[in-house]
Amino acid sequence: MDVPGILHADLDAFYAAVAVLEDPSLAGKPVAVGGGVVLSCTYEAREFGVRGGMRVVDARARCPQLILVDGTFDAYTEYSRKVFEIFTSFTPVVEPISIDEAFLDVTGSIHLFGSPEDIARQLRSDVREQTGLAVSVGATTRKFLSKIASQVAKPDGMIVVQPGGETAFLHPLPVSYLWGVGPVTKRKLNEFGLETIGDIAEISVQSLSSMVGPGAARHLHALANNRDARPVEYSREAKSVGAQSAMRAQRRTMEELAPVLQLLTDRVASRLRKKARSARTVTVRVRFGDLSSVTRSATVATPTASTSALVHVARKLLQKVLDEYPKHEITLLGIATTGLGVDEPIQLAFGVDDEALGGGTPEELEAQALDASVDELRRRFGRDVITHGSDLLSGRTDHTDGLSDVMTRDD
DNA sequence: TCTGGGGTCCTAGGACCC
DNA sequence: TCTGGGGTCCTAGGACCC
Repeated sequence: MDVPGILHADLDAFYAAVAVLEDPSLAGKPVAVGGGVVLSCTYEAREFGVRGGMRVVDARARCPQLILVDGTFDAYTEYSRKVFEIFTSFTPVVEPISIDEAFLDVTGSIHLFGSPEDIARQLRSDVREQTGLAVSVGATTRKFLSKIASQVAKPDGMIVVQPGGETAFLHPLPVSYLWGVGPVTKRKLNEFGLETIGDIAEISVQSLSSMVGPGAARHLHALANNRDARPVEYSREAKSVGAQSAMRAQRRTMEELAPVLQLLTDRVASRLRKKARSARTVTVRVRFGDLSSVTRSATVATPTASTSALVHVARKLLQKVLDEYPKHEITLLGIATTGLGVDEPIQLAFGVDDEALGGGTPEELEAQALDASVDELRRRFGRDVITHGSDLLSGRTDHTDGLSDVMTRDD
């Protein structure tokens, strides 16, 4: 490729920026979005050392005048939608990474909109004008390199690395800029004296392999030498769907945990149905007081998106964990589903006509109705049915034994 | 420094089949 | 019946990313 046609576009401090747009009086102030932890914060807050992922109490210690605002997920979704609309006005080849980040392949758009550099500039200005948000852009010949370039360009900047200039840009950067180098790998590399990406590029894969293992070694060595053939993919199906809920450290019984498991499973099943997918493998994860965690999984023969079927499997797995770790305090319960297949769309909404449920015996219909999502129940009852797994444990709802009680309570 | 929720990918061992 | 090789599927854990 002879043009830097792969763009990585990344909105700056997205949640915090939206909060400021929604309340202009916050402009120029240190603002953080989050509850227990900081999800996002303005650059004014970062000057005080506040960072995403930090506990709110720690953030306040560093910045007493920090303004904390609640997240408004609807607003994020709306802004994100607008931004992605702008992305797709430049190229159909857009690969979303998250709500605020995407790769764009603009090599096919050059004859329409000019060089990648021109496109990046126009894209940044369109996003700014139409949404008020700042987006940083990296433009290079490789996916991973564009991602790095956009990070270096932040805040509110763009970096274009022309073909031939990749090594000069890449090699002086610290190893932690590489995709796949987290705290553990960084520590290992540093212990062997590897500080920059150039250091990784120069040593052999064999040496690297003895530090981080063969898989990571091949991966990191390739990236450090600017090898990354991955194309921008514009339609990727999710490979797993999960939900989890943290809780105060405490020994808990199956009776206490069952409603939480039910809620989480219902959330997962409902999202599966919304995507018209079904799952074969159910994984239950439990985190203990010492932050260690275990998973237990099981695979069923037939893919399913039914809450009751998934709960049935999940309960057995949870029981297994409770039996194996009878004394541990539990701080998190999670469920994930993998082995996703594509489903025929199913209508299992609570309250719809029996015909829409696909018919069957009264028992079957009831079982299907019980698979209605919490969303559906909310819609139907117009009440705050359940908000969070921890509510169940703290007794803030009178919900005690799974979904059926929710229905009887409010009916 | 271990606090939240939603994900991806990799490794490794065991069971099972041919 | 055992030994060898190859492949697939399942389970469990770990590192990393946003």
